[in-house]
Amino acid sequence: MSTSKVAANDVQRAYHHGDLRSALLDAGLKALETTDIADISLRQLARDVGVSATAVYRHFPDKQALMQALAQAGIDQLGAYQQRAATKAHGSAEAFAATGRAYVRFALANPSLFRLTFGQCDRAGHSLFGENLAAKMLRERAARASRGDAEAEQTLMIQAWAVVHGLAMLMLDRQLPADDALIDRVIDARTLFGGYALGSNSDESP
Amino acid sequence: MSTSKVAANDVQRAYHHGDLRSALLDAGLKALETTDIADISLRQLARDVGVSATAVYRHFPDKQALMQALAQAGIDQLGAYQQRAATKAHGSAEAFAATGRAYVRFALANPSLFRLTFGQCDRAGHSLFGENLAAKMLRERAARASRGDAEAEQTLMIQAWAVVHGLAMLMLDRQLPADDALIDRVIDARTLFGGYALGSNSDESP
DNA sequence: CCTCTATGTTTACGGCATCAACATTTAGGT
DNA sequence: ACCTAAATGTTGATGCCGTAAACATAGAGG
Repeated sequence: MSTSKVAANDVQRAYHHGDLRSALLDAGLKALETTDIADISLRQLARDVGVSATAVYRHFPDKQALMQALAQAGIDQLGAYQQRAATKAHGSAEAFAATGRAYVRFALANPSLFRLTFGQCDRAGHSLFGENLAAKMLRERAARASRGDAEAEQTLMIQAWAVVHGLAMLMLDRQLPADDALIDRVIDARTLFGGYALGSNSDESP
Repeated sequence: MSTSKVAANDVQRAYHHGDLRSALLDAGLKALETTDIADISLRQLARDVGVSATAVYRHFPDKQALMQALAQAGIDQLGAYQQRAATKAHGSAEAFAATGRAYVRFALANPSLFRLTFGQCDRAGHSLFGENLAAKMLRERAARASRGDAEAEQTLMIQAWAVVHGLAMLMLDRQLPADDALIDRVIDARTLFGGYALGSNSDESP
């Protein structure tokens, strides 16, 4: 739950909501759990929260701004999810593969939110994801796997990201079965890139 | 241009259009060149073609059906584009990599159409892409690279598809720069999967 | 206590997908 | 050649949507 200024026992609707902005974001995240991204409507969110349609505009300049805020929440959740997965794994190569599998599983568990996350750019058209936790781990791991060669490093990083992102999208779009075992098989430290990117230069043995 | 039953010199609008279905699809494809997928409207297409808004419903049960028809056109175009790329390449490993690069370049050249293609499923929720030309080449090539082991074959095929699809989506969504040289670097027969999937078992030398 | 600002509300506009009822044109059977 | 039925278009209406303008209220700071 997000913060709310209204007392817990205050039942009837006050003229002022208390923390409408947070309430709208909560409602948005909840709606994204069950609703296709194109079917999210400001009016419905307002109804859910018990407020008039145009009240939204006191907190967001337009729908796009609300969606962008939801996308940011999605990025944060994804990062936390990956972090947890990495922590449970043993060894850095396994941890890296674990973040990849977590990326795909998060997408499958939160389809609309995941799509929103990667469909939104800031007003200048720049990625919201770039400074994400997972993005940082990705860069760090790629650097380790390709000491010295900066271009090879970038290439490996992008290949790794592309595999997990592609797998996630193809499963979300039903081009591939959303099969849990398949995720493990495709994102496997021992076989992906012939073990090159993940295993070769790492700090532990297979 | 698609077929049209109206005489070429017949200028004024007849009550019957002649071949409204094809005209709508043409207009849809043209609109997708410049318009975001969410901003395509039946009414606008009808206006473009010079027909009333509801005339569309004589040829498509609903908007979704029209979009699906456009998606099928996108699949066909993508397949043809990849086919041409493969033909120009020398050697089967290079040809395979060429289809991958073509996949990404097609996506960048036709963003809305590409998205539509992979966002649409048939009424039963099955992929429209499965029987595509490129999909077949992909299967065939993966089979060659992993003689015998059926599971490894499937894994390789999916990894290859995921890399190109992921790269395409990340570039479309501005998560990565839509850089032509970068595409070549990421999809390279000599480095991708450590050369395993593409070069090892192939029928020509590097 | 009084006013200013933040926050909500009502009303209204134009656009959308879609439905129902009506009009025209074309095709097929006699 | 006619007459009818099916195919194809049109008009009009419904109920959504995002958003703008004008108005209302509540709470904060002087």
